[in-house]
Amino acid sequence: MDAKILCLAVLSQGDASGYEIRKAVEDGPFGHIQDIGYSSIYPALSRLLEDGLVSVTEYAQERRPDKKVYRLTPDGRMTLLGALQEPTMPDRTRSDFLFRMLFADILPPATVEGMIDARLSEIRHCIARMEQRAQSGFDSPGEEFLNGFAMTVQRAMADYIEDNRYQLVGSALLPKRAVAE
Amino acid sequence: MDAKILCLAVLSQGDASGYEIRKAVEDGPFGHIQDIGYSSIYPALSRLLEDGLVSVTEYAQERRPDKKVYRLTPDGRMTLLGALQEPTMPDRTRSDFLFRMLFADILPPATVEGMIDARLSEIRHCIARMEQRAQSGFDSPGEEFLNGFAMTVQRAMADYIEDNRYQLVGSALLPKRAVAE
DNA sequence: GATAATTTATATCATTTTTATATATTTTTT
DNA sequence: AAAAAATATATAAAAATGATATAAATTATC
Repeated sequence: MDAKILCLAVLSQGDASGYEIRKAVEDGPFGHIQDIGYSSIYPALSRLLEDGLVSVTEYAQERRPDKKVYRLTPDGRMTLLGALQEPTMPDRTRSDFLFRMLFADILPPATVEGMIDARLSEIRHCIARMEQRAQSGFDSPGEEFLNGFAMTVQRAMADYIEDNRYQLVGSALLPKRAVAE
Repeated sequence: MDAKILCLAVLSQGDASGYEIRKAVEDGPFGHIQDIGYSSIYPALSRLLEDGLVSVTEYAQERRPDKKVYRLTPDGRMTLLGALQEPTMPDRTRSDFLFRMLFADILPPATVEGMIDARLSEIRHCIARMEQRAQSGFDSPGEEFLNGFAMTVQRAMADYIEDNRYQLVGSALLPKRAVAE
């Protein structure tokens, strides 16, 4: 259900092929808050086509699979608009990193250190991308809001990790409970 | 694969039934970063049992389904420890709320307002729960780290939304482009 | 005190999503 | 010149999710 709406959302900003939808989600503003793979996109597009929510034009290409460019129909636009007004489900985060940090005291300190550094550089990379995007301007107020939101949150994350990592790695270096010696 | 590791993780903190695993994830520290439903838990437990990573004791209960309490085996504990040291996948957020905010300029202002208020109260509720937990102390340094992390991040979110909501609702109240009149 | 709602407890089914794989050419990087 | 990445669609198998079924005890509300 979600993959279909996400496809409609991307198509609302312009015609695209399945491949281009993927790219748009990955490195466009949707990327921060949604994920999608080809194996969700292609079935979703087939279904949307069946339901008359998108139309398709095939461009024959030499020695490549035909490029199928999809376009939102009026019905599709209405469906999207309707879906956007349905009540939202609570946000959720899935973090392998934090999951592991919960067990920091039973993991090798070097492993914990490595994970923290990896996560920090991931966050910094992400922030850099958003700063760049901020300079090229936004297509909508929502995009600007989202970019600012993500930057703020990511910075808060990085700061917290930097300020509190000693709690974790310190805990791994020392025995959990004082042992009489 | 993930549901199994999550079950092992919960069981590493004490024996539990499927039902109790669900509860532990939902309102324990895992809740911030993982989700799991019964339809993932029960198959996962069956599989873990097959693989010898957990053992089970059935407690017959009058007029209720037997309660099956699962316990980590030494093999299970090693598997968990191994899984925790595997490289982490990038964190990801799925936000219905932010997705809708991307389209704030084409949604009715009242709808946008409502969504923002709903999200803010959700966040505040979440922060309150974490503050409470902070007072009752933590079982591990990881838990304390995670709780602090989540509080910091949620506060940053709430602050950003409060400070910037006018960008969205303002944009919905006024026409996107100045129209000559 | 009676009724309604929630909690306890397990489980399956249908749908959706994800991960991995297949194929094949062009463009870019090294 | 060779290797890697981008372009482009698609499917199969595995896993996760949401909905539903069942049933009684406990708690909350009127």
